Amino acid sequence: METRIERIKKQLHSASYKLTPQREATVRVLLENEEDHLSAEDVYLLVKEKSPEIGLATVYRTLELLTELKIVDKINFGDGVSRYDLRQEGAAHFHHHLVCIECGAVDEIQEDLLEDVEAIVERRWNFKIKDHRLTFHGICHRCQNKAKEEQPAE
Amino acid sequence: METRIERIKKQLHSASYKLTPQREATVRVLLENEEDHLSAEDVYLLVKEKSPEIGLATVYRTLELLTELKIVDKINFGDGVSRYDLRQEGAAHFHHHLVCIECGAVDEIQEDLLEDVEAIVERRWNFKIKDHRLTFHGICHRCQNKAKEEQPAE
DNA sequence: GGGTTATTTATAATAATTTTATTTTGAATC
DNA sequence: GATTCAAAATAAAATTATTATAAATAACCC
Repeated sequence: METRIERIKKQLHSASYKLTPQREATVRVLLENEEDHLSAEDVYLLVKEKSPEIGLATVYRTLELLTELKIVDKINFGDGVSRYDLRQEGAAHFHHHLVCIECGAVDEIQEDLLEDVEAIVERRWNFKIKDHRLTFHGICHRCQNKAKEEQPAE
Repeated sequence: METRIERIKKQLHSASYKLTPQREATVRVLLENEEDHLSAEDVYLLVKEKSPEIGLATVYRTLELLTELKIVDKINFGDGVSRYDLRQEGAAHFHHHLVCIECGAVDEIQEDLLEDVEAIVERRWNFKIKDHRLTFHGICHRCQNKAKEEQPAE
């Protein structure tokens, strides 16, 4: 945890930004909630618990900055709010998501899986891929089990 | 064109909605601009040319309805506006997009390409896939050529 | 420690979308 | 054809997410 903060501090410095207390508090919230896909508002509320004097605009600016430095990824599942996700250290590409249309849960896929598809796209469409977004919408394993329990005979 | 309108009319009817003149005008705009990825505002302005009395809220409601019936797909490339795309007739899945980070152009990929990946995800994560969103961000063939022309020696 | 500059704060502004209250429309029935 | 009733459209206001602005503050270099 501390070492990751240190590394992020270095990343900021090498782009001549500072790790201010507000930025550090924001990064800590992201680290502590790495599993979740927090909206700016979510982050704001969590940061406020520890640092009540922070402003919402600061959180937005910090998230934007972190996005620019590729420390976090900004995603959008189509519900009108942007969500922010810490990028795995050293990950070349953005990870994928499984969005459950029953319960709304968002799970992550860290594996790339797209190497072959990207090779085809680069060749056939002559498109130089820099990043990707892949989201599957469907029914998660939890909701499938729930359905089975309710109708065991099916 | 007319047959597609007829079919959409039937789809609406089978969900007990009507193809009102406003809805028809909206659908026509979508059909006439199938290549593009129009925002609600774009659609509104185009519909207004032919039916100046239509309201923006009606366009929003119609697009929402068409999305619900899977006649159009709502997408979001992360720029704050939702865009609406007619789904290919008979297409089981949503098509993919190539977004150019240089010029902003959005090209489409109609091929599925994801069969193998989806099989892996369904098996390994036990996730029942209903739909997907795949977008590549990178540099389109046009911008690559432009760059080459400007620096022929590289 | 003082000065410069980046950063934060609070507030206002903007942009996209949704809601509400009211009116219009149109099909179905009399 | 007039009447009725529900669905749909309108206009305007409200809401939500996000960004811009200007004044205040804080960090860091010398």
